[in-house]
Amino acid sequence: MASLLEGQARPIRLADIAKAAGVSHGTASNVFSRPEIVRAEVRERVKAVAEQMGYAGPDPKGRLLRAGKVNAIGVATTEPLSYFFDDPFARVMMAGISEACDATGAGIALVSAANQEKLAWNIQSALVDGFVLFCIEGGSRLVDLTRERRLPFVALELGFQDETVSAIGVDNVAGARLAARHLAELGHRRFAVLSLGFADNRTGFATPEAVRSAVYTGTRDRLAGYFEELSRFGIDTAKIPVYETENEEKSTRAGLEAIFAKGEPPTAILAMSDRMALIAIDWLRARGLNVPGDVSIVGFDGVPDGALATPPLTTIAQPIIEIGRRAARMILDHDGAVRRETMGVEFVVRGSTGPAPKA
Amino acid sequence: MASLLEGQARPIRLADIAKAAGVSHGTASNVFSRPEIVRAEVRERVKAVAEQMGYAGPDPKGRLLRAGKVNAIGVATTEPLSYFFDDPFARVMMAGISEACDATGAGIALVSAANQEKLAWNIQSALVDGFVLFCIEGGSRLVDLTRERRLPFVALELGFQDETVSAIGVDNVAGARLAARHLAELGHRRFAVLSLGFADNRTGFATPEAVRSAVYTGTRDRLAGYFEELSRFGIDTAKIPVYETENEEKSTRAGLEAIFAKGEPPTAILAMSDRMALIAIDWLRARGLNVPGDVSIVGFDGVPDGALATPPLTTIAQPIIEIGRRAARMILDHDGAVRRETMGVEFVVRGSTGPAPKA
DNA sequence: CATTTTTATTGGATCGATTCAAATTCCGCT
DNA sequence: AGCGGAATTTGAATCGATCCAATAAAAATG
Repeated sequence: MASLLEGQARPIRLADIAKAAGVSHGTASNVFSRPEIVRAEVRERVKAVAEQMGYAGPDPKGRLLRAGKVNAIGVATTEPLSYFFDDPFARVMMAGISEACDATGAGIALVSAANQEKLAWNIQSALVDGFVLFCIEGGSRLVDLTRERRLPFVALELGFQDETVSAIGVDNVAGARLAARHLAELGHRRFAVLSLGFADNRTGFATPEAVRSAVYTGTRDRLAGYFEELSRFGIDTAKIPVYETENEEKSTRAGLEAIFAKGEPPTAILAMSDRMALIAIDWLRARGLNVPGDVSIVGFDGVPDGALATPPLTTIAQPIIEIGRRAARMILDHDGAVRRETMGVEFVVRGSTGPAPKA
Repeated sequence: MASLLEGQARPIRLADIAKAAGVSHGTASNVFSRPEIVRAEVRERVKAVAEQMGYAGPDPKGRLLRAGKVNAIGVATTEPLSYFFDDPFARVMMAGISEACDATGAGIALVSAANQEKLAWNIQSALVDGFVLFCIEGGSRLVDLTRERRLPFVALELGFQDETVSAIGVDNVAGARLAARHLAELGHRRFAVLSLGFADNRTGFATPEAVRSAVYTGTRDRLAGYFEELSRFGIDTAKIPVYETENEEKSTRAGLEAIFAKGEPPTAILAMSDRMALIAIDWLRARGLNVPGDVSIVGFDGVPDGALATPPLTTIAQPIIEIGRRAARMILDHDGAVRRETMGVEFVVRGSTGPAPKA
């Protein structure tokens, strides 16, 4: 038999063992994928040959092409890959996605890329059945890129209006109002807002025009929620400084500097993310200001870190895990329909908010 | 032309647009993969046809089979998928892996499965060029399963002897000695050890025989390191209780109960993981015992949470990030060789250790 | 204008499996 | 022995691309 001509550089294919065992490809294939339909004797012979030739089992690359389905979902973002393991929000979301995938035995492929071209390529070439998109930043670009793949996808935290895209989000207006009302009821009258972007690549105080022409409607809605509620308490929202950050350390600190450099410092800060809120707590304490004694802060998101901070963060909690689960399931049992889900938020009062100072 | 018979359920293939554009499939392929070698005029025509027919671009499934390389590495464990996002150790490791993958543009596929058969299937069918194995538990099974794929793989935290497997680990003996010496020098004489498993699925006090016949040599080495050093201080190591846990909440607490139920309680605990050490701190404080006043604790691993605990954890820090990076690179630029790397550890003194109580 | 070079295009072979209709073998029964 | 139906096995077709040797067309050279 032609089985001892070793030194073969190429790995063994199913066809090789079929030949060696003297059966057709079809039968050989069945031995591995539906062993029950092949006669025991033949089955054992083929398996023995496979074993002896060092066959690694049917190559998934080949199987994939025929089967069409990868049985994995891609999770994509414009941030570097480590974002999935570093960022608290992403981590909780991933836990939800993991749960849904575990339940059906699907895999997870992480897709990301610092630079633009690589991102495009990575999305084009990802071996997945669909995508979950983290649209924290540059969301529209990510959506455009993904749409080209013509695979099902869901956008998360998608801050912009596009009814043709499946998305899961939260009720931003309602959440924001809850936060604002809480602070107003505590007697606060001087506010500042740490805002997410209204459009890409911008930081600094947001002008009314910038707000009006917002690309990211999520940001716009949160601000609208804050303002609506504060107006009801007779507060002049036109005077409230709104600082757009990139939701990271540097620009958030810059925002705080700018806000507190102004005439009358705020006694309450509305932060559109827990990340910014946590940075703010840190910044304020370093400045000798007491939280919540001098300044109260409400975050947005409900990441677990918030509960561990000192003081623990009052926040508008999204059902992050549940969003992750649903997103994954939407891809896993995709039916071709465009779905838009809006989840409720929960108001969590902890230690970072208190009555307005007397002064 | 045959372009308006809509209602086509099947997605468009490259061959379809080649036909529609009146070129060979070879040329059509070039338009997408090496546009520079096809005449501008033809290129534009084909692209236009593709656009107009709604072609999603070359399907990676097809490309993959031809190319042979997936350009992704699989990261596998026997824990559920969420482990990668929950566990502090795993997260730091993943950050290292991410870094290396980002640098070369490779993707990451997460592979896991609660139950045994699914794990086997998931490993067999993962579309990857190689694996990084988290051998926290059931490591030998994971290695066996992966070996069948005949793809390159590296075992991490592999606690067992098998020189035929590429692995990256740390100098367990040296690390353990550092921890033990530190405590002995602080005057401690009564010790207890919170141990990782010596074999699968076992908890409870470890017998000398269990230690001698250890499957996991990592565990054995750490214990050996502890004992060697303590012996040098004239401590009778035979009397030290060694409790095997599953490195999680329940069995660790059970271990502590058992240890403190014995006659003379220890004044120092050597934990083989930060996870157990952190749980121990929590358990002790809940019991009204002061750390390090009444009991000192040294962990092992050096996860970031340790620094944030109260008191901050004294520990033997592994270069986790670096291990992750190296593991990924080992797969990414694999040369067929079996590599075994042993990394050094760093002793980090923080607040969970202090002088032995006077009593 | 004939000849060599260069540049584009073609179409068959290949990657490694699975599927399915058709052909064959096996069995029990009269 | 002959027959029908069930159990197996076969081998061609398919999945969707890329590669490459051969060919054709265009451009450069003598």
